[in-house]
Amino acid sequence: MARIVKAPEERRAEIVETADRLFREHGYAKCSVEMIIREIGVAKGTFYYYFKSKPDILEAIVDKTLAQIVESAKGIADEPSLTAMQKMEALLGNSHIGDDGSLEVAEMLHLPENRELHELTNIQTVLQLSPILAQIVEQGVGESVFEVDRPLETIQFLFTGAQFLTDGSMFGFSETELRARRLVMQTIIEKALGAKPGSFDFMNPIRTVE
Amino acid sequence: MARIVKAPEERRAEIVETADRLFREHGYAKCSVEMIIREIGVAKGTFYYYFKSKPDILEAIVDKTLAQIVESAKGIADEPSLTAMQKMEALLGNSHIGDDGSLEVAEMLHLPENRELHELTNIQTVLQLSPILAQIVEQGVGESVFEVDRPLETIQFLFTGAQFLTDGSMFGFSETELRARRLVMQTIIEKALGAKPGSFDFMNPIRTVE
Amino acid sequence: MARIVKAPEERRAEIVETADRLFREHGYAKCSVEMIIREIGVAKGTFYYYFKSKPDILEAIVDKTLAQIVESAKGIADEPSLTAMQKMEALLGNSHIGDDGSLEVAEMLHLPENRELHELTNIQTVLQLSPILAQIVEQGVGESVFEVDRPLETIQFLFTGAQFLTDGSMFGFSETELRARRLVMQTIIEKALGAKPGSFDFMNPIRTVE
Amino acid sequence: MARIVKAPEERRAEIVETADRLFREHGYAKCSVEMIIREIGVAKGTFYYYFKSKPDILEAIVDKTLAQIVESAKGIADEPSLTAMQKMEALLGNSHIGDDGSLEVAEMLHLPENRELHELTNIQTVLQLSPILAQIVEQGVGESVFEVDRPLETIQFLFTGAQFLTDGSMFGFSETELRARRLVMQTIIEKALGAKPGSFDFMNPIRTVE
DNA sequence: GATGAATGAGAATTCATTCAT
DNA sequence: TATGAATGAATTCTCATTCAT
Repeated sequence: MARIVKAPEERRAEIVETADRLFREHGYAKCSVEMIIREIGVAKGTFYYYFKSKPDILEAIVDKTLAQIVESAKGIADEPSLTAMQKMEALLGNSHIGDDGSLEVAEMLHLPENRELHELTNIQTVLQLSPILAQIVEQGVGESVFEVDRPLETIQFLFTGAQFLTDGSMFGFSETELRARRLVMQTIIEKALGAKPGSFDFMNPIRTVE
Repeated sequence: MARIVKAPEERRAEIVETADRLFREHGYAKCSVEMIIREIGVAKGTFYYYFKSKPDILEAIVDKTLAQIVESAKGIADEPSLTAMQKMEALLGNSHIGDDGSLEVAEMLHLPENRELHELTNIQTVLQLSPILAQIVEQGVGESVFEVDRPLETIQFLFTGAQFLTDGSMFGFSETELRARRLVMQTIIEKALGAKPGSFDFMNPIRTVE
Repeated sequence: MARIVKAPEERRAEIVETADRLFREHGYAKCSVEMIIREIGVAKGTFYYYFKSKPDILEAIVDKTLAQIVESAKGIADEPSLTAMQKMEALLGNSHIGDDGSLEVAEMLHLPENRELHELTNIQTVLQLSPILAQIVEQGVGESVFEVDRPLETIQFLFTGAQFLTDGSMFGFSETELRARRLVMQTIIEKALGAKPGSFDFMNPIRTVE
Repeated sequence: MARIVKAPEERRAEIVETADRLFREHGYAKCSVEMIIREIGVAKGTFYYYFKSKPDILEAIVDKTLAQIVESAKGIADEPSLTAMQKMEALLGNSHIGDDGSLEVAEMLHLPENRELHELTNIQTVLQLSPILAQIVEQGVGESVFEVDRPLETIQFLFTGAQFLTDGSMFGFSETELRARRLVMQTIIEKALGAKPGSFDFMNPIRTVE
C-alpha cells in the first residue's frame, strides 16, 4: 500500500484521535486495533510503533482529554478578576463563548457509549477537577454566595450524580426528559452548595430560538 | 465424568448464582464460560442448554437481582402503617433487621468490582427503584417532612450520585474518607429532599462499640 | 470442516507425534502451531484444548521421548543375569534384535535437525541416562572388564562427545567419514573406560551385505 | 537525531561487535534488530545498509570469531621451536600469557548461553580447528608423546565432548562438580591421545591462592 | 552514508459456540 | 438432560524489512 510519511506528532495525534472516536462509538473492548488502523489507512505495525499495547493508547486518550480539561479549568479558577459565580458559569455553562474547539467541562457530561474509557475518564475527571472546583466553592463561601461545610466531598458527589445525565442518555431519553433532569440537577446543586435558587440558571439557558 | 442430573430450575439457578458471583469477582469480560462451568463441575454443553449465549446469562443475573430488590422495596413502600421517614430508614438504613439473606437496597451502594454487571444493574436499579422511592417521597411531602418539586428526577440524581461511594471505594479510600463522603451524602440528600437536617442520621450510625 | 471426534488420549498422542516429527524436520521455532494442526487436519482450538502453549507441547515431547529411553535403559541395567559388557551391548549396539518400535538408546545419536528439542532432549538424556550407565560401568569395574575412576563424569563426557556424530550428520558427511568417526568413538570409549581394545566392536558391526 | 558519520569499516565492526555481544547475552532469536541498533544509537536503515538480513550478520559474527581463533591457533601450530606438548599447553591452557584481549581457544569451551550462535560457532570451530590440532598431535606422535591412530577424528570427538562442560554450566553446576568434570576431561584426553597421565595437568591448574 | 517512519505477513493465543455421543 | 471434544473466527502483538527523505 502507498506509504505516506507524516510527522511523528501528527501521526500519533491522528491515531489517538481516531481511537478516541472509535472507542466512544463502539466501546473499547469491541473496537479492535484492526478497526483503528483500517480507519486511518495505516499498517498494524504503525500502531505498535507509536503505542506499545492497546491499553497503552487508552491511557494516552485519557491523559490527553484530562489534560485539556484540567488546563482549561485551572485557567478559569486562577483568574483573579472573576467572582466565584462567574467562574462557575464559565466552567459549567453551555456558553461556548469564544469557542475555540477546546473541550468544555460541561461536555464531560455528554460523553461516551463505552465503559473503560467512560469510567476511567470520569473517575479521573472527578478526582482531578474536584479540587479546582472546591477551591472556587471556597472562594464563593468567602463571597457569601455559597454555604457548605465540605466543599470537596460535596463537589465529588455532585459530579458523580451528574453522570445520571450521561447514563440516562444511553437509554435515549427524550429532550423533554433530559431537560427535566437538567433542571433537577441545577436545583440540587444550588441546595447542596447553599446557593440562592436560580443562581445556577446558566446551566439551563432558555433557548428561544433553535 | 459422573453425570449428575438435577431438576432444571435447580441447575439453572446454580449456574446463575455461580456466574453472578464470578462476574462480580473478576468482571464479566474476564470471566469465561469455561470458568463458570469448571466452578460448578458441569459440562460446557450444559451451560448452553440453559442459556443460549453469554450475554444471555448476564441478563438473567440482572433480572434476578433486580427482581429481589424491587420486590423487597415494594413490600416496604406499600406498607400502609409506616411513615415516609420510617420507610426511608427501612430501605436505606444499614439495619438488617430480620436479615433473611436477601439483598438490601443499601447494599446496592456497596456493590461490585466490575463494569458490565455493575452498570447494567445500577442503571436498571435506578430506573426501577426510583419510582418506588419517588412514591415514598411524595408521601413524605404529604406528611410535610419533605419538600421537593420533582421527586422522581431528584431521586435519580441522588441514586447516581451515591455511586461516588462505590467508585471511590475502587480507589481504596480510607475509612475516614469514606465516612466523610457518607456524611456529605446524607447532607445533600436532606437538602435535596428538603428534609430536616439530621433526619437521615440513620445513614451514618454512630458506632460506639467496635 | 468435518468434525471427527477421537478418544482424548488418541488425539493427544496424535498431536504430540505430529509435532515431534515436524519439530525435528523444520525446527521448533520455524514450525508454527498452524503447521501442526494443518498437518493433522484439526482446528487450532483443538491444539490448545490439549496443550496450553507451544512450549508446553515441547515439554510433552521431551518427556515422552525420555520416558521411553530411560525405561528401556533401566530394564536392561537391572537385568541380574547379564554381565556389564552384555548390558553395554544391549544398550549401545545397533542390534535392534526383537525390534518392537521402541526407541533405542543408540538412536538418540541419530537425532534431529533442530535446536530447542535437540538440546533439551540431549541434555536431559545425558543427565538421566548417565547414572544408569555409570551403574553398569561400576558393575563392569567389579567384573574387571573396566577400569575407571569417575564413572559418572566419564560417561557424561562420552555422551556429549557422541554428539559429534549427530552434529556432523548435519553437514551431510559421507558414509565413509561417519564410519571413521564411529570407529574413533569406539576407541576412545574403550580407552576412557579402561576396556580391552575391541571389546566395543559391537558398535561398529561389519556389514558384509548392504 | 544527530547524524554521526563514521568510517564504513568502523561502523560495520561496531555493529558486528554489538550484535555479537547481544546474541551471546540473549540469544539470536530473542534479540531483535531493534535491540542492536538501539544499543549502538544508530538507525534501522544503517543496519540494513551494512547487512542485508539478520542471518547475514550472524554469519559475519561467526566468520570474525573463527578467523581470530584460527589465526591464533595457526600461529602457535606453525611455531617451529615448540614441542607438541608446549603447543598443546599454549592452546588449551588457561595461561593468558601476553593477553591482548583476543579470544583464546580455551575460551571456546566456556562459551555462551545461546543456541544458534553457540552451535554454529562450535561446529565451525571443530571443523576448522581440528585440522590444526590434529597436525600438532601428529607432531606429538613423531615426538613419541602421543600415540593415536586417527588424530583428526579423535580431536573432533574430544572437542565435541568438551562441550559437556559448557552444557553443564547451563545447569548451574557447582564449582566442585565443574572441577570433577574438568579432571575427567583431562584423563580422557590423555587416554585418547595416548599421552602420559598428568601430561595435561596444565588444564587443571592447582589454585593455591584465591 | 544515514535516518526512522511505515509496512505487513505471520505468530501465538482465546473463547464463545456447536455437535456427535 | 448432559457431556466434553472440536471448531474457527477474531485478537493482540512482533519484527524483519523497505523506502521516502
